[in-house]
Amino acid sequence: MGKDHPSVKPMQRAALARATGCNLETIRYYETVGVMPDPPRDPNGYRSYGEDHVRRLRFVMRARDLGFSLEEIRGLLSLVDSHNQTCAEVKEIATAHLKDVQDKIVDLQRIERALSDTVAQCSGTEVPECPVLDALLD
Amino acid sequence: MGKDHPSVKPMQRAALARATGCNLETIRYYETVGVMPDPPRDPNGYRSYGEDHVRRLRFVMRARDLGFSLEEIRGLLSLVDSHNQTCAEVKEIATAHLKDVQDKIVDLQRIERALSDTVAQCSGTEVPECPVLDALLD
DNA sequence: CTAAGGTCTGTAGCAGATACAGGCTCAAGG
DNA sequence: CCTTGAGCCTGTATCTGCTACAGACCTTAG
Repeated sequence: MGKDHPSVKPMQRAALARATGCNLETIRYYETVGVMPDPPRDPNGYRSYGEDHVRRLRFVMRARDLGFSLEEIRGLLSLVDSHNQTCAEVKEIATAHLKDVQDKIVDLQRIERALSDTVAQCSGTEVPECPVLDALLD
Repeated sequence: MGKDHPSVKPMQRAALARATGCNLETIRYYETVGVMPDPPRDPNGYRSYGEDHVRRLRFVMRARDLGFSLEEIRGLLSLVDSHNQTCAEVKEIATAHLKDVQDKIVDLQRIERALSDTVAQCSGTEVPECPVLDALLD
């Protein structure tokens, strides 16, 4: 007993990586691009993380899973950090991102149709004529 | 009359860019990454393109529009250039790419659902509570 | 004491462009 | 003839989102 209360057990970078499933090097990268804070250092210079860092990194990773850019994540985090964010502000970012995702889906579906239509015409045999190349070559 | 027959009217880089809609710098980039050939040069060192280059660049651009990577495009082009490609070989590349596209669509649809479900719960008002952040924060 | 492992920093690499700096060359106008 | 501006040349930097590696520390176990 007698631990400082900011966090239960401080951990090093590898421990944070294990706790979150994040790549070790990515943690340092997130620090340099400003989505993770510069953590306190042990006397030897080693980074010392606590539970708050675990939560922060999980936030970032979930947002990345949802396809938010690091830029968008910085925006979300600055709202969170300011402690006076409103639902409206967050919704604006999320809605804009949702539209990007929907646009990408439409693009890919267009590609998917074009590609599957073309591939469907392929004989798949040893002949040199190929509908895919025909489509690309004019 | 009296032009050389390899191409009707040789053009410079900007003319090729205009003819295809490709960005000027991208043409040089495609040269360095090997999807466009090193073109013949005028005595002053200027690149000199013909109709075959227009066709080649259009091929590359259409393939990019369909989401083929430059690596895949190099594969397709080497088949075209070898003049003994078979429909089966081309179909293999295109089918693999089609699967990538379909996988990406599934991923994005999963993201789209998660995101739109969450955003739908937002009040969008001046309150600090936001379902988007709740979802990201645990 | 030594060896193995962790951590530190800076830096290079990937895709796929895009842009810009600094130097040539070329064509037209005065 | 000379200047001016446009176009071309090359190499290099930038962007996003990581990932990885080299070389130098530090720490811990045997």
